[in-house]
Amino acid sequence: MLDIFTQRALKVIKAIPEGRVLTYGRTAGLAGKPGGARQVSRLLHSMSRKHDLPWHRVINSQGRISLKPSHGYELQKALLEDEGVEFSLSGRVDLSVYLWEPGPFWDIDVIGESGSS
DNA sequence: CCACTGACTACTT
DNA sequence: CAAGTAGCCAGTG
Repeated sequence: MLDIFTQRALKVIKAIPEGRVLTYGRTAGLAGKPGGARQVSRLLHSMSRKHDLPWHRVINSQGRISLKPSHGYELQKALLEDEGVEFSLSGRVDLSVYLWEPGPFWDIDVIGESGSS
């Protein structure tokens, strides 16, 4: 049984469309925990593999990739560019263009747990 | 329980 | 825009 925060975060991350990105903080907020950006990063670390998450679509509030060069940075950048996301010369993404925001009809419905006993 | 660490953020220089 | 500082939350030893 996962925490509500985790479930919602996973759902939000999975819902990010191609060619769009979300910041850690925004994701945490949508999941119900403003300021829980670090927890989101932790989730990507531990759940991305298992839950097949589009972890590369999550970047920091500066529109930058938080990973260190030759340590994931290159991969994430490549994956995003492959989806049509453009990077500035300073290696940043224009959040005013690529930041994804769930519409007002986006319902953070975590009912997926109804089958637990 | 305390101390340390981290794929974070916001503010100030 | 880069660098330093403080606040933040949760996992780990």
